Amino acid sequence: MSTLKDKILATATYLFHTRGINSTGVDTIVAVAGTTKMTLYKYFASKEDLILEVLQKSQLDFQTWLSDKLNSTSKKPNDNIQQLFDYVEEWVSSPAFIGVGFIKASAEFPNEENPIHQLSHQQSREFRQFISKLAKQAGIKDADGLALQLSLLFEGAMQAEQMKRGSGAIKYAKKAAKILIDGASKI
Amino acid sequence: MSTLKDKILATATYLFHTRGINSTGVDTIVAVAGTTKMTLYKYFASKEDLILEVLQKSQLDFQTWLSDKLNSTSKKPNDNIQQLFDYVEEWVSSPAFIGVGFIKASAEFPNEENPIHQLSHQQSREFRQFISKLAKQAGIKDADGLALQLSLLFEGAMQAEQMKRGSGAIKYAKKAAKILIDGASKI
DNA sequence: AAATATGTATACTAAACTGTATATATTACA
DNA sequence: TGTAATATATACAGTTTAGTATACATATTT
Repeated sequence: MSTLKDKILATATYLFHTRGINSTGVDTIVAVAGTTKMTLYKYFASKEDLILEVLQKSQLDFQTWLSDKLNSTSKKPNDNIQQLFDYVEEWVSSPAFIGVGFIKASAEFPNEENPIHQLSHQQSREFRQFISKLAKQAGIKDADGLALQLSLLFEGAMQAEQMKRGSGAIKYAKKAAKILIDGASKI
Repeated sequence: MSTLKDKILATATYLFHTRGINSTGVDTIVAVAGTTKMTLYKYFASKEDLILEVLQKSQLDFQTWLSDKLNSTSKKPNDNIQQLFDYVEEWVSSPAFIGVGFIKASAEFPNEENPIHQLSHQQSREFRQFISKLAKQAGIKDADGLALQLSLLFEGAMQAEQMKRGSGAIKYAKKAAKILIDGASKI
């Protein structure tokens, strides 16, 4: 519908990642988006609301892109878990990559009662469950255990990449993932 | 010397971790520490200065504790790399654990030109080099590669633990670390 | 006892923050 | 053309922020 709401969402996403969430005021967001506060508050009830929508959209976009990638490769579904980090690398290496929302948000809102923290936590769990599903499809016995290990590698690599763009951490995460997957497959 | 400076540092460390750095004002810090702003600004030139000192002290405390632990076990130094995650688990499981400073700080200050971000990045590099040293002592050929992988596991596990206390992520990181170390030892 | 260092109390400035009120302009549709 | 929805412009309220100025109290040391 309104392209203005999307513009605000995209601008907020970018600014939150490059300057931090708490360090980005709504005045800055509307100025960069080329609109006014009145319009922003017509689409979002509060700044917290805007943050929550930014997080939701970011994760949905990534998950959709990733699922499409995995489904498009028409090979046996067993390979999906092996290809996971290949696609993560592709995503991280693209110029559009600016970080993982739920990792940053959980750091800025550490209080476990905070809605933003809770959404971040939920997204982190959902991504782990997604990996677990891939592991189960590949016939891995301890799918949940492997998924947790791989999610640690993922979050660690994202953390490293956010600290320094082009760190190359994802390449080592990929190698480590292969070793862990092969190890879990032999049980 | 001054116990007041230490009190301010300890209070700021706690509040930064539990409420976030940007969300914690100097007024709150001095109120909780039981002193006044005039005193805080006698010991720290600015809030940024205070943040930098908090980060430095936190990392120094951890590294000192970890080195002492590793040195106290008088076995062959080859075992140190194997024991690393045992001690990390011990550290994370202690009630005093509130998170890893440089992980949180780098998320709150994403700009690579920011002094706080730069210090965080440096501390992350130093810890990775510390792991690499342990790997070299154990005679591992690709010590730097293994160190990077283990640091990803470490940061991922800390991230998970910060998101939810008692997540148990460190146990899976430990298992994954063992697999990766064994794999790297056979080359 | 006098001088010095250290901490407290409190008020202040100047800026930034979220969110709102009000009036005006623009666009779409009937 | 007239009506309704949407966006803008601008000013404002009320709070919080980092940092400073000033005056006073306390304690240690010479």
